[in-house]
Amino acid sequence: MITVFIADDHKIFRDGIISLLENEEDIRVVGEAGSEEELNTRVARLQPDLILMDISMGSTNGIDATESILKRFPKIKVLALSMHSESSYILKMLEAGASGYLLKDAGSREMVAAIRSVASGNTYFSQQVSQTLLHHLSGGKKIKEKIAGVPLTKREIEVLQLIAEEFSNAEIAERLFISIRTVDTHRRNLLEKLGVKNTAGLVKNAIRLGLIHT
Amino acid sequence: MITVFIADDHKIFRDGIISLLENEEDIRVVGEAGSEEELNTRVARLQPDLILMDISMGSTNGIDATESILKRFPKIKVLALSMHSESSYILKMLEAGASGYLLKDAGSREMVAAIRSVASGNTYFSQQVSQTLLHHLSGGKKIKEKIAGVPLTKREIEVLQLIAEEFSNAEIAERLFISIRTVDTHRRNLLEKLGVKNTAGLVKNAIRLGLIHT
DNA sequence: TAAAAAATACCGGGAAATGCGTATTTCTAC
DNA sequence: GTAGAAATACGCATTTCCCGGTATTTTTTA
Repeated sequence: MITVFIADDHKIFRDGIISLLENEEDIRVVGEAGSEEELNTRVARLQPDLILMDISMGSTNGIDATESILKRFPKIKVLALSMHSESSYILKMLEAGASGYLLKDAGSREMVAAIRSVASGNTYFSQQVSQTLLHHLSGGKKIKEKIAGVPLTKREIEVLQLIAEEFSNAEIAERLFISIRTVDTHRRNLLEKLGVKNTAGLVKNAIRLGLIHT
Repeated sequence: MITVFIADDHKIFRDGIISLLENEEDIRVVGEAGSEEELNTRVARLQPDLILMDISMGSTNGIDATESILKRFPKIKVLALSMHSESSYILKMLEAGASGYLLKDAGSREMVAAIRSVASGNTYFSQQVSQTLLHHLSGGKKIKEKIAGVPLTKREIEVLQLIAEEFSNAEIAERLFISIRTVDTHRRNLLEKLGVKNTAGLVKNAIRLGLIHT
């Protein structure tokens, strides 16, 4: 019997998952949480086999929550559940110790299969996630995010993230140990590649790409 | 028998709702859609009593989809489903013709009650949504969004939205028929009230407030 | 190994944003 | 009717961003 705990800030979603898993004889939902506070107190008490963890739990970051939980309960498995298929989200979640990453595009059958796989000690990734990972793992290739067919370079992504974190060009130059003029150039390339007019457009794309959260 | 159609881009979510509604004798899920294309073609064929409409369907805007559907099938009821409780989302959805607005915070019982209410010709709003509406409807009061305890004025919100839409101060001034200096001032006030350093911070808040979508 | 891509960096200039301050008029709520 | 909030607007200055162009070096790829 696999004991499952559901962490997601939307009660409708949790209720739906609970209802779905009621049909599975080898899976039992032992608890749920809509906030990190509930997550921490209830998981400590319930010690589930597996946590189904939404990575964007309202104001709480599922990535940090995962790291925190696994530090205290290393035997618990975490299966990430997300709408985000961008590699930055995936990698962060894996670094935090998650054993799987499931996209919300997946159907209930796939979710059940993922739960069983992860609970039995394997990893599980949605197909799209697997492809992203394979591409990343094959020889340590650079992450390249494709936007409108034009890839962003690793450095451009770094600059984009810092712009979205409200750093000025001068501050970015200092942090990356490069010239302001170089930051200028990256910034310009970003504007062109992303087809946006200014910083506002850049920030929107940074959020879309999962580089920062709102 | 109430025939229900589910529009949400996350299959796990749809599966969950379907599973939940299987327990209701007077409600039958006749279809589902993960995209606007599917929504349009299947709703035309199935003619459900009610559509449970997620207002952020990936790249599709549930608000526009609602308006479009109701223009063609005015008898169908739309119950909006959203994580967003900000008044801008609510009002837009109502203007599009939705008969109800349910937050994803709601549990399954409330969802079922909402479906029955809307299907029988009433409106239904989550409690938080009701309060927002009451406040707005009571004598045409201005919308004030509270951030960190300091409310933004109506004009500030307008300016914030246009900033996030990549307009320059000059362009905003032209659109709002005011001086650039005035835009300056609003912009300055926004920076201070929101406690952010620059445009990047403003855009993040615009997204948080639901003024724009990523 | 050669070519392509990426990273780095500069020139010059103007537009736009930020930041310090000020003020008056209009609107709203009591 | 009055006080306070909101909207409007200005002075001035500095900093930052955007944009036209250029180039070399380093790294990656085929």
